[in-house]
Amino acid sequence: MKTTKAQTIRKPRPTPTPRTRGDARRRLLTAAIRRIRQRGYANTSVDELCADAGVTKGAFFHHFSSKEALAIAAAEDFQSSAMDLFDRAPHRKLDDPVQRLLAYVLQRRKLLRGELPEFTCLLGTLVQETYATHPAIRETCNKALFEHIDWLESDVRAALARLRTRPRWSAKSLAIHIVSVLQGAFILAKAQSGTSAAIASVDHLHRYLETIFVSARSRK
Amino acid sequence: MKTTKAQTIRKPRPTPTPRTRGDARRRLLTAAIRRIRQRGYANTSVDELCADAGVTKGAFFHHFSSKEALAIAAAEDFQSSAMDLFDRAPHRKLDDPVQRLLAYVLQRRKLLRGELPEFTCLLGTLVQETYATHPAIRETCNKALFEHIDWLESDVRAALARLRTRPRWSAKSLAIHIVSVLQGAFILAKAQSGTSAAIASVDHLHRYLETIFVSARSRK
DNA sequence: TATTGCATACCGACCAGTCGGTATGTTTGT
DNA sequence: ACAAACATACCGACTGGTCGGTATGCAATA
Repeated sequence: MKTTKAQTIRKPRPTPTPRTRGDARRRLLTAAIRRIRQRGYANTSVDELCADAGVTKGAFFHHFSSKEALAIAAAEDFQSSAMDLFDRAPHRKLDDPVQRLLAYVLQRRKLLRGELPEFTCLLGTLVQETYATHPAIRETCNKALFEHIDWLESDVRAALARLRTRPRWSAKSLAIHIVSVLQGAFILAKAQSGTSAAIASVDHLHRYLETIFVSARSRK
Repeated sequence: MKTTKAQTIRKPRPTPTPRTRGDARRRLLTAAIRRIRQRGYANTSVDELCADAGVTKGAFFHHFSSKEALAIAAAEDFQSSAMDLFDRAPHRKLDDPVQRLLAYVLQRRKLLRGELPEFTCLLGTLVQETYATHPAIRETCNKALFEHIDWLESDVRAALARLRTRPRWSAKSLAIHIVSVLQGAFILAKAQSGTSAAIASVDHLHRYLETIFVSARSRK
C-alpha cells in the first residue's frame, strides 16, 4: 500500500485547469438544481452532476460530504433564489396587498411560459421522492416551503384586514392553498409535457382570490 | 457456461410454495403501488419489490418485460382502482351534480385521514420523477390523470348548466383545477409528514366550488 | 406431454463514496 | 523580503456493493 513508483508518476500535466478556481461549489449547486428537477434525485448520479458542472468527483466530495448533503444545500439555495426573484419583482412595491397577491399569481403564471425544468419547483420534486427515505431532505424542503408560505401569509393577512367581514379560514390556510395549487400545476405540466392545464389551474386560483378580495367589496 | 452437473442438481425441495399459484402478477402490482408511492420509482429496486410481494425475480420478469413495464401496468391498475373507488361511492347517486362534486371533494378530504402511502397518488409521484426520462410512463400517467379529469368534467358540465350565467372558463378547466389542488395537497402532506396543510387546501377548493355553484344562486 | 408459472444463479454496468496525491493560495517566523 | 508551514481546492483511480436484466431449470396444470 506504500507508493508504487508507477502510480506516483502519473501524467506530467494532468489538466492545466483553465477554469477559475473556487467556483466548483456554485457550479455543482446550479447543476444539481437543474438536473434534479429534470430527472429526480435518485436518478441523478454524482458522476453526471460532476460532468455537468465540469468538475471532478474529488471536488464534489471536497465541498459536500454526501449526495444527500448536496441536495440539502441545493434546496436551500433554490429557496433563497426564489425568494429573491419574487421579492424583487416590481409589483412588490404596490400599496394594496390584494394587488400584490394577484400580481404574484400572475407572475407565476408568466413563468409557466418558460421551459419545464426552469419553472418547476425543486422542493416539490425533491420532497415527493425522498420524504420517506431521507428525513433531512424532507425537513429542509418543508422548512423552505413554509418559509414561502409564511412570506405569502403576510400579504394575505394584510388583504384580509381590508375585508368587511372576517372569513372563517385563516390567512395561513390561504397561503398554503396558493402554494398547493402551484405545486399541483407543476405536476400536471410534467404529465402533459405542456402548460395548458397548469395555466388553467392557476387562472382558477386567480379567480378565487378575486372572488374573495375583490368581488366581495372591500372596506377601502 | 453450459450446465455444470453440480448446478443442475440443487436442492431436493427448493420451496414447497404454499402460496397459491397464479397471483404473482397481482402481488407485484400491489407491492409496486405501495412502494413506489412511498419511495419513488428510481429508489424502488426490482429485488425489493419481489421481496415485498413474496415472489422471485424469475416471476417478476415472467410477468413484466422490464421495471418500466411494471410501472406502466401499476399506473393503469392504480387508475382503474381509483375510478372504482370514486365511482362506487354512495354520493354518486345524488341527483344534483353540484352535490356530487362537493361530496367528491369531501370524500377526498376524508381519505386524507389515512396513512400517507395510502392516500397519495401514484400517478403524480411517478410522473414527477420520470417525465423527462421515461416517456412511456409519462404518457400513461398523463392518460390516467386526464381520464380522471374527464370523469370530473362531466359533473362540472352538468353543474354549469344549472348556473344562470355562463362563466368565461370551461368545465374542463375546473376539473383540471380540482385535480391540481389535490396533487399539490399531496406534496404538502409529504413535506409536512402530516395532513393539516393538505386539508386546508382542500377546504379552500371546497369553498371555491361553493362560491361558484351555491353562493351564486342557481337556476334550479 | 406441452405450456405456463415460477425458482435460482449469475452477469456486466453503474454508483456513492474513499484515498493518495497535487496545485494554489495564505499566514507566519525570521 | 522571503521562505517555510499550513490550509484550501481540486484531481481521478479504485472499491465494495447494488442494480436491472438474463439464462436455465423444474414443477404443476391443462
